[in-house]
Amino acid sequence: MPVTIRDVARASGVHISTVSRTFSAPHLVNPETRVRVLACAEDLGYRPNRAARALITGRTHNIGLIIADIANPFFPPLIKAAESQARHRDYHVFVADTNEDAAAEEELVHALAKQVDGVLLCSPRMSNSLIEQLSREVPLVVVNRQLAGLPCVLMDVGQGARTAIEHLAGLGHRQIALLGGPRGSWTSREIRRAASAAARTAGADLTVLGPNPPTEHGGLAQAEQVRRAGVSAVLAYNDLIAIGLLEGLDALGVGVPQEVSVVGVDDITLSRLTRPKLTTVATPTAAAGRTAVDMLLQQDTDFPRTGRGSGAGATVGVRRTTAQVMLQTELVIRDSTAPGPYAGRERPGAAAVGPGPHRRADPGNPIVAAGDVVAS
Amino acid sequence: MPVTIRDVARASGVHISTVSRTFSAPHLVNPETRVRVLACAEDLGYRPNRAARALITGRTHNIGLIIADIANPFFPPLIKAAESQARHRDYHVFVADTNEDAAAEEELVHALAKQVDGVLLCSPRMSNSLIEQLSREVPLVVVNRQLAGLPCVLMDVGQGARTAIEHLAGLGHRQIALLGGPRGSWTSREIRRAASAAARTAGADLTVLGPNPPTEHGGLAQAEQVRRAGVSAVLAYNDLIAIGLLEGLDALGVGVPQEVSVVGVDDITLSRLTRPKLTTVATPTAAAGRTAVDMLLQQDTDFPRTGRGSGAGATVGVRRTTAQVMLQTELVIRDSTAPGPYAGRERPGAAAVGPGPHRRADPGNPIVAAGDVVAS
DNA sequence: GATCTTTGTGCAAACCTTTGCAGTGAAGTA
DNA sequence: TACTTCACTGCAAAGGTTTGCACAAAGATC
Repeated sequence: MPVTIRDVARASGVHISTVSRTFSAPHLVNPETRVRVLACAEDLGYRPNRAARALITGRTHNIGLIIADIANPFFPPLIKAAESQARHRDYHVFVADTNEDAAAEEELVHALAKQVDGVLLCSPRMSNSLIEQLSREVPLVVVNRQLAGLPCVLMDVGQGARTAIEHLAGLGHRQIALLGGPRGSWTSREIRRAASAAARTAGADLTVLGPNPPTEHGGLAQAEQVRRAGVSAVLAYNDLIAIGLLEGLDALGVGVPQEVSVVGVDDITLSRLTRPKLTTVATPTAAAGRTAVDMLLQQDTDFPRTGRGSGAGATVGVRRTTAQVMLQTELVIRDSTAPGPYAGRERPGAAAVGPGPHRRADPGNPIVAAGDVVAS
Repeated sequence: MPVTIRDVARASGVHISTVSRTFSAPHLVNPETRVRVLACAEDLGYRPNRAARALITGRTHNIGLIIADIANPFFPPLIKAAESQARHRDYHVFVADTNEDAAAEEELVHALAKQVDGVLLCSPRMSNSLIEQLSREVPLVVVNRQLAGLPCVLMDVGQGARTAIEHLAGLGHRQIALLGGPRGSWTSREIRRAASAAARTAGADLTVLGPNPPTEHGGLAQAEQVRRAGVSAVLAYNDLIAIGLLEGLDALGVGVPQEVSVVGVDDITLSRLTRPKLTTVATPTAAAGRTAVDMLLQQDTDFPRTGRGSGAGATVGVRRTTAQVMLQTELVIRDSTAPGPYAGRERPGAAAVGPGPHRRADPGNPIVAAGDVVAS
């Protein structure tokens, strides 16, 4: 029942190889023949069988997208952008959800390896060494994690955290809490590192609470701790935690931003819809998805997996692109931050407050991703 | 470099067919041989090549999931559940986003057809006839759309809308607006139909505003209209519209729920996080994803696409399952609804208000999906 | 002890496509 | 005219797996 290259060949009176070439190398076939073949193919509703093609070429034209938690609102924009970008390049995308489980990640990479030309690993929880090992099995691009020797797409949350802390310090907050993210998260470590440094510089104290699951519950559960810590401002690992905290503080009768200022990270859609609207560090998730796909596909054309026709002069050994891309973040100031106890007073060693390059008042729009790529 | 069945055969001293059987029909091979082969396979890190397998069996063990908009928070839980269910059954999932575009839907079904064993069409915007036509090309299960002769997974939004209207009428609202959804949406028609009927029964007036895009902007843009319509309550096509409306009304200085009550549909996570928390009709999206995958796979085992070994007595013609499943919805009452102008007064022909079977006060948890399947 | 089952394994074709090589005829060159 | 070049097309092998059939050895039946 399914129509194959053979049917088209018969219908148009040529050999199957000519039909094949009509699709995979049109310049090799006589224009007249080509139009005839194409007409027949159209007529019969022929679509090339990608499995058969994959079998011989070694390239599936599929990529895998491994996500910690699809339901986490941080990821859908990334998935959407990646899928769209892949499709533009005639690739299809397998999406798999690991439920934040490292073992599932490994299993999925294995399962997908034979079926895809490459895998995007988003916010992986695996160990570095395991990731490196897996990268020998299938081309990998890692998002939100830095690994030497592997192509990575990173968002500069360090810069974001620094800007956020400066923002808070500038508002007169000196006791600040950081609600950390899950164990094993590169982003979390990065935020912590940058926030500590920035706090030190600004002459503020930073209390770290966590690790926390990257969900509203994570933030909700810490509300009590935050109150007890006696801080006037909080930076959260992500918006979900921040929003959970908003909830929790509200339940405790703690006013935001009057008594406590809260800053999130990610700028998920939701953060514009809470009351108060959340001040947050916007991460360019869509751009990350696009960039990651581009890097994966680029790598694939640079160093194709050996099909039958891979040239004799091909480089042996593990040659591969290891470009790392760092995407800029931006602080989006909304309504969850306000002047703190030391507002107006001189701070030890701190410069005057002013809108820095990465600080922006909320224009009410998603951030524009164009031009925010910085190769490192 | 990639290890094949042939390598395993050589290593374990058997013919490749025996290795093949070890994986695809273990009962046909001697237990001793089997363990030896499995050991070798494990050693060498053998993974069957699914493309090759697909080529001969005709089954890819992949399914396609076509989604109107991945970034719409209604869908991620569905995607997640579908992917998880599929994986349990050893299937992988292609996810594709159509941007609410009917033409893209069609193109995607075609593109995926040869590569999957079936496609889940979620909230399609295509015409019924086109869907039917496509279903002859590849097994289809449709979510959120009713088509005679095709397997469908539906959520009983009609029931939900009715309950919502009764809830509002019971609170003393007689002037109610309905913010409709996008053109071509089965759900939207269903809600409208049921809401109209319920309003009539309850002696309330229903003003329909729309169609609207299913986003917050859709709701935001209608805030002015809602105020002008002079209604005291609004039922929105979905939570995003409802939340946009909340925003818009707030900006206009209209108090929710004091002046206007608002009810949404879907119970997306977000709806628990707005201020006021949104009263909404919870739809079992995760259950829908699971069920749809089950139906697709069931259909596939019942009427397999002809591989080589499909029996001689196979039924010819378009035999297929056409079961339609209707999943229950529930009204979750939160803080965006309050007594209206006619509260306490007798309503024409209305029964006393009481918690009906599908009405529930918010326990603060995601709804439990078990047991809510009702075959029709 | 001869025949019939049963169990386990090997053989080879088939799935659909790509691609190196060879062959054809026509056009261009000497 | 004889030779080379060129554009196009056909041939057949290859890719990794499944599976109907044949075959062998062991066990069961009489």
